[in-house]
Amino acid sequence: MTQISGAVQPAVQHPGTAGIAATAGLKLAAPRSRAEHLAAALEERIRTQGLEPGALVGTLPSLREETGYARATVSEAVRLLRERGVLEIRPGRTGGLFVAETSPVVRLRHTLLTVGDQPSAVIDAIELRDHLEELIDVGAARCRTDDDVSELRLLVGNLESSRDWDGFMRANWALHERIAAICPNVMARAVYVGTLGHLSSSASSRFDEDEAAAAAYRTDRLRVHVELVEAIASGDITAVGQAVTNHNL
Amino acid sequence: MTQISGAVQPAVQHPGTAGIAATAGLKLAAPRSRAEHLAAALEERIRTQGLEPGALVGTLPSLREETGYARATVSEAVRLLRERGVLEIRPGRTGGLFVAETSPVVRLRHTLLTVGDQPSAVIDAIELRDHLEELIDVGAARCRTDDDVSELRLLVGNLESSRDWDGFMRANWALHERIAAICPNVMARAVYVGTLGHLSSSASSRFDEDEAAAAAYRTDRLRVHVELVEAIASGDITAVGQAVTNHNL
DNA sequence: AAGCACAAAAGGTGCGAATGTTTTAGCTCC
DNA sequence: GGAGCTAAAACATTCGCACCTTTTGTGCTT
Repeated sequence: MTQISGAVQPAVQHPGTAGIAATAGLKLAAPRSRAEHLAAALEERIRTQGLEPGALVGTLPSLREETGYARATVSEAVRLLRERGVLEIRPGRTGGLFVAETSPVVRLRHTLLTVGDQPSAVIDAIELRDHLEELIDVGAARCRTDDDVSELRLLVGNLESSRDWDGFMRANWALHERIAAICPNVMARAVYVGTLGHLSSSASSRFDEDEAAAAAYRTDRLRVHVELVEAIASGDITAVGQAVTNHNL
Repeated sequence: MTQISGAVQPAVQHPGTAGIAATAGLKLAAPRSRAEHLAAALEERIRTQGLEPGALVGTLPSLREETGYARATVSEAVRLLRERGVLEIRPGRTGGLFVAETSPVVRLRHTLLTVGDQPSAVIDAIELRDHLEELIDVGAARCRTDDDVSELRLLVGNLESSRDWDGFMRANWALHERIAAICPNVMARAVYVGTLGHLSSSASSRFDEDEAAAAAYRTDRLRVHVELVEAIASGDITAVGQAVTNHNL
């Protein structure tokens, strides 16, 4: 059995975080808290022992005895791992901590944990969004209902009647979000919506002074979106592709 | 000021979850725990009052007084919101809870929380992956170094020399992951890698009996990947596009 | 032997207290 | 008047305890 913690003595450790770094025998770079430390240790145990999904990792009492940590601390570590999709918890007499089935969503979420909040992420998000536009819009064109089309035309109307720049961008956002809601691909939809809303900041200050240029830009954007919505309404995949190309210019 | 909880009486509520649903005056559908309830209420307060990033939402003591909840409970709610990227917490005398700057990664992570582990997610993930292939490979073609190309050719060699189906898929996976590592778009890379590894399960049982068909399939896949890697090596964007199209057939 | 009721075991939530860390306002001392 | 120190206010973590829900094994009853 892997030794999880250096706490040979049953954790007469003082509260607070000062004592953590001094705890001996840490293999990984020291996480900040005992709970994170324990979570990392459990994750490594699962990896190194190659436990299959569904295998029993332990129970709260067993981990509590093994580490000497308080119940709340162990529980916190387990909560972290459950949130990350690593563990599956079952209550009841035969319950305990089990290795979870990894779904693509969970994998994606976990991968995103490794992507820090780098500044380039905004630009990258916009590029990603533009690239997903086709997948989303084609999916929408395939699955749209008459009700969907009516609502899309309404939202295009909002786009046309919006007064200021902010209102225009909000209407634009609402339209694209509504289109995405039609697309049946939940993964693509989640990524797309998640990266929406960051296109507004990119072009907001380009037309600070030039009213005429701003109006021309808006007219053009409106035309592009009308074309896009009508292409989706028609269900013509080729037309959608063309409209997306025009949209992303 | 928005009333956050129905706890007019200072929470002489019993522990456990039974009493929660009975608490009066909930606007939203009842979240499971007090902490989640409070988190939802705070999120709604931020939305409805249109608080700007950087605005002060409150402090732990102020929320504690407002809700009557114990310190640990309020702290748990704040922890949830911080994890979701909604709040930014600053310690110190002038500290407190502030509305956070929302980065695209954080938004995406939060959006994915709403995507349950639906079975269709696997198929959706594969479709999403295929669609991202072009973005990833074009990015790789733009940024590749000579070292990258050498390693890619090595990995193609592994693909060729792999013996069984499992080994072939693993080599395939390693190759695509290495290509993705070249692409400079961190967001696209995270999504792509996160959805990788779920293509193997789709076609594994198609050639259970027919050895010749399996061999033909592998020869074809190998040819496609050689074409892809050479297109990336050449830096010819058009050739990459063609190779991706062939790859996704 | 079948069915049912109860108890045991496991996880979940909440509370209060204690202690540690971070940050800064405000005061003191040159 | 400026530099440095101090105390206060805020968040962070941990602990021990109490009570609750869920699940299931077990034994009793019929």
